[in-house]
Amino acid sequence: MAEREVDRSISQTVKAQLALRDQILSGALRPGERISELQAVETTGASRTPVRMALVRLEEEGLLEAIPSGGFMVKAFSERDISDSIELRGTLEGLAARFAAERGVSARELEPLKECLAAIDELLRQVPISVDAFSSYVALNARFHAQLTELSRSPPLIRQIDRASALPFASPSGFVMAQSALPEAQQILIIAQEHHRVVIDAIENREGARAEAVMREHARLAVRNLRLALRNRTHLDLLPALALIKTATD
Amino acid sequence: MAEREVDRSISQTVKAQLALRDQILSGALRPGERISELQAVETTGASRTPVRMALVRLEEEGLLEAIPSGGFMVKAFSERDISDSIELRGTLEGLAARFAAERGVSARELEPLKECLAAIDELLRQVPISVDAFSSYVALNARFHAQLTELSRSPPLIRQIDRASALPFASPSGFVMAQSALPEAQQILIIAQEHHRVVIDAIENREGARAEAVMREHARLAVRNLRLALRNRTHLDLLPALALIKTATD
DNA sequence: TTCCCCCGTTATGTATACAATCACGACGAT
DNA sequence: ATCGTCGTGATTGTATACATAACGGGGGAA
Repeated sequence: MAEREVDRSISQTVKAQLALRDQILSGALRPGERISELQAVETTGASRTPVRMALVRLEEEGLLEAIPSGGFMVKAFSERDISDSIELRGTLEGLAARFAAERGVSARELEPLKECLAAIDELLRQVPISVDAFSSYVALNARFHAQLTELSRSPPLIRQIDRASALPFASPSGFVMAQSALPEAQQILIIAQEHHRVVIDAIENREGARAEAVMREHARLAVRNLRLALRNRTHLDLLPALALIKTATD
Repeated sequence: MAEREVDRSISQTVKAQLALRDQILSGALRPGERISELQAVETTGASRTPVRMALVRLEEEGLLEAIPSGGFMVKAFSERDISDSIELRGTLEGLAARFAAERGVSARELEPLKECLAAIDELLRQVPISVDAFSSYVALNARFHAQLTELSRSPPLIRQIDRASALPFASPSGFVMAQSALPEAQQILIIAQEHHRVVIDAIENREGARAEAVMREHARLAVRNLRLALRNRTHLDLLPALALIKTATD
């Protein structure tokens, strides 16, 4: 094993973690499948120690599950798990929005949020929206949510929201992609954008309850849309995170 | 190093994790202090590999923080962090209560909750409550909250609540101990018990909104009490988790 | 005296060797 | 023929050796 290629630009642990996460989310590793350390060593190029650290981190992240007799397997999720995760995230974001409103934020802090808002408005002007525009939307939407979370100025809450989003299907990109598969996509995105607008307004006017309520409604919309999208399974291959849903036939 | 004492009854990784957590929560390791792997190896009796795995787990758990240049340090929390964590937990438990109410639970599932309730009632009959009774209360209260969480039947939510409780000051034992230091302790516990009673009633009658509201109020009560307790710092040594609060003078 | 650079020490990151446990399969007995 | 048991192989858990990067101290020069 003399000619092991060692990439010294980043830590081996991080490299292994990213590589394994990719394999899981891309579906190369199926839900319920046991992950062999040796195999992971070969595919990631790191040695066993960093691979093990990466496995532990991915377990804490919620993508893997420890097997009692030893080792790890890819976690499998039900549709209910997914919709619960979205609602959970919405609840936490609602709390973040309330904190932001109650504690007050300066106009300067709201600036980046408003920029996101305007950029999304621009995208939504296209009818029908293109696939490329969807990618931009996904990125902008994620930025909006991340910045909103930051406004709470509460490190424990921010941390928790990050973890809730680690379940990838609960992330904005997850359900937005699902939405993109629907004919009603355009209408849905417009409603979501309205939510974004309202939450900013509520924070500006220090209306904590209203800010919280709209974020929860935002999540409920996403849940409804996910259900709809799961019903017309036609375009679900757009959603890589769905590799994690356990299928009945497997 | 021939005579290393190896305890084969439990995994070395778990042993190291428990030992380190103890050291952190007991204050043997101060907030902000860097944790030396070698030192941890000596105090825990495990070798470096399991110690490192334990450190990674404790980082994900939120007790440690990675240092950019390498290694880990004990995380330090502000009082605001603590009260936010309590409110965060209350919000999640509110969601759990709502799920339980909306999805319906059988009378049989509510049985253990009611047993807890009755046992706590019994304890509160003592006036004033003894120190021993407080320990029992802490345990019973923790059981009540854990069982309530389970009723949601939502694995992602249960997982998230567990993680929110991992911040130990957010755990019931944390603030209950803080409450115990106050003269108003008895009155506070009686109010908290009333909340417990109401949430069960709301779940039984499938009133999701009411179940959620009472759990959030429950958390707000805890936050108020924590603030009160922090003001009269006299008995705060009862609260080991407060070892994690960063002090101004350090 | 003070600042900077170089070197040594120390601690972390990584790789691998060793040990113990678990799973699977074959063989034998009932 | 089927069930139980023993053995072998593979895989994980643990320990340690090696490499590399950070920190601190000491010495020299301005």
